Amino acid sequence: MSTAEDAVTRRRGVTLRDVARAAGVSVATASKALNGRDNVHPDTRRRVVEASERLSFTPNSLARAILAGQTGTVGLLTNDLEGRFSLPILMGAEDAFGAGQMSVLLCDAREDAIREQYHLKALLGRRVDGLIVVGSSTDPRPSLGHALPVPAVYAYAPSADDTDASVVPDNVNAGTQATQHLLSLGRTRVAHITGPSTYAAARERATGAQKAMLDANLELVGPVRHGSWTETWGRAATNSLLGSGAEVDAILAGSDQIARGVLDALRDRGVAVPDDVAVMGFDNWDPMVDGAQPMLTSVDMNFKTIGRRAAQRLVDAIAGRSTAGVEQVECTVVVRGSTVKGA
Amino acid sequence: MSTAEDAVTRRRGVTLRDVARAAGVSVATASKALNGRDNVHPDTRRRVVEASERLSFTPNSLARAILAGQTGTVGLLTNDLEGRFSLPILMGAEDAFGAGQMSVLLCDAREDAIREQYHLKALLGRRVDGLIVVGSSTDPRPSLGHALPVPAVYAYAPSADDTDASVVPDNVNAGTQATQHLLSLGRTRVAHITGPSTYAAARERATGAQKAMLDANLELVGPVRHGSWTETWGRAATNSLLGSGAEVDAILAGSDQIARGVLDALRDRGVAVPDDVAVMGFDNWDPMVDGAQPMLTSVDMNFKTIGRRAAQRLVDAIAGRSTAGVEQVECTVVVRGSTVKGA
DNA sequence: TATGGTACCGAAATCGGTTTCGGCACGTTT
DNA sequence: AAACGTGCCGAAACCGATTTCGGTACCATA
Repeated sequence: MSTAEDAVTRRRGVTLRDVARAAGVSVATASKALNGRDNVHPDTRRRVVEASERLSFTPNSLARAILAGQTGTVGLLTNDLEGRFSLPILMGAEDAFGAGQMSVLLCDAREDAIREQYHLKALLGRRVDGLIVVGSSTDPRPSLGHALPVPAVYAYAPSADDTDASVVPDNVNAGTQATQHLLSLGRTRVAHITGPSTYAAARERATGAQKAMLDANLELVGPVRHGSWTETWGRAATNSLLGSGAEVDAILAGSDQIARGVLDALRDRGVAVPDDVAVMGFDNWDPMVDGAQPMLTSVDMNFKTIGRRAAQRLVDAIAGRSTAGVEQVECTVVVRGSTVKGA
Repeated sequence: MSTAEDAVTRRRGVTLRDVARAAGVSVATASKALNGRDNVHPDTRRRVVEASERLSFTPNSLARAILAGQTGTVGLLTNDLEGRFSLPILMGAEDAFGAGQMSVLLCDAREDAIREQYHLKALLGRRVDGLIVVGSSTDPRPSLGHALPVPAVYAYAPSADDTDASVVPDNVNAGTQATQHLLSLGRTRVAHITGPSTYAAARERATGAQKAMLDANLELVGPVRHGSWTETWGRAATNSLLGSGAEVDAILAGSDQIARGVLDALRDRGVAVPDDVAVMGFDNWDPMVDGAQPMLTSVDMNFKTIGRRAAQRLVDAIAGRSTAGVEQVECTVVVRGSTVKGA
């Protein structure tokens, strides 16, 4: 008895050995009893379970993992924890894994290849069963290679190697869907103000928008206006657009922040939204869309779904059902007052 | 030779045994060679290191951990991954730990006590060396108790048990500092529009503001206006404030979002900022403050520092240097155009 | 040549579990 | 009464690393 109680004070926590001793059985039997194995007498099992609870025994997963060769942990290697894209993806993944028994080891490489290698090494040393790599933009990123001892899934930023598994938002289609929403409202003179052309997301959404216009035998008003992902740029671009005398009845902004700037500039110029000009953005970022006046129609890129899908594919890959290739997650247009009055 | 190469295909990765065999030494010697222990001949060491690199050996930290009784991992138990407070804290912690060798196991309990217990159990099973518990608001939260086998530090939301270790923002002082900034600009008629009175953060900042006014032999204009943490509330409250005929030369908003609403309403009413009325918020949330027109003066609560401090205290506690009690992290006033013209 | 000292190496124990396999005890069949 | 089957339990091997401790080889000294 006393030995069992001593275990607590003995720093090193309660072990199976302590439980076995307290129950008067061998460690082998204790193990079988607690794991529901066969060939254990009900009475014996009860004694063991009771002892385990009395000592509040927590099995050491490390010991189990070292035997099984599986740790039940995955590494999540992000490059942009700060940005607001990593987080929902992280949540989706944590969500999908949490339902099972997977735990998530988090690392932030902060866009630094050295740090990434360092963290990768640490994660592999901890024998993670798999890896999710989250990029900071939708531009392809270098592959970690195929020499990894565990499967990897790339989220948001696809791997440059398309035999890797990647899960990304479908930005082209997002651009198309957004534009089609505007067209469905009878708008025909659509301008597009968006982020830097160095961002794949900006280019792809623009491509999707142009495609939708072409399909309707129309064209965007003026060139696509590339700038920064900021309200300031939204304001500036809108002023320059309207100042040039262009006639528009809709402005498609490349992000919610840009859209806020657009709304701001339109209000300053006395243009009514959505009556004169409809406005919409991308990201469906709560604080931005809800605070806008009128509330902002936006395209939700479903980041959480990206995280969930990445997690699911990783779990499949760990189970031996690997799937290569890029998977695109579809977006959702969320209609609000800036395109449909009173919506 | 062939046996070493086989290890790779043998699923289970390369082990120290493989390295030892490849180098023609025993595992004991291999271990000593790789860990820089004494009594290893330089030539032998070289052979081992070379073999280790050739086989790209990654030591299994689990095996090491099971011996040492320390895993080099900490659990980060958050309740509000979605909110924008958890993230910077997380980053700060990840940052502080990453510098050492600590890895972070992330769990999101989503404000659910059952899930929290579940995750706690999982983390303890993984033998984390310590815990950081992040709350979703600054209101005290129930302690995990003192029966834990590892130290815990509470961040953002302090533990209700003040013999636990907590790191929180100093909201009272933040309210004071903000108000003093306004007073230092010669403003005397300050109104305060903030979030729900159910939030400790809202109450404490208000207390700090009132204290600063009292110290200057002044009083806030009207009662503290509690509402939601939204732009909409900021607009509504501002309109009601000015509509009541109250004369103000400064509005202290409880958050950047509320401040944006305040700015919006003021512009609609033709009130010049900062000439007629100075405006400031809390949180110093980049997309909000930079997009505002004029740019918004705000109080940075230094969440990253909170995360870093929590991590440091946890590391200390793990090393046996426990420190109980609540530690308050000071804020920083960031001055921009909404209070000082051209700043 | 015998002895002492030193440098280096390896067998074995250890950590905390899981699993295999051998064995004991008891009950049933012929 | 002997042979057999079955249910239950425990000794021991194992996973991959670390560390202790005993031993070997070699050189220097008496």
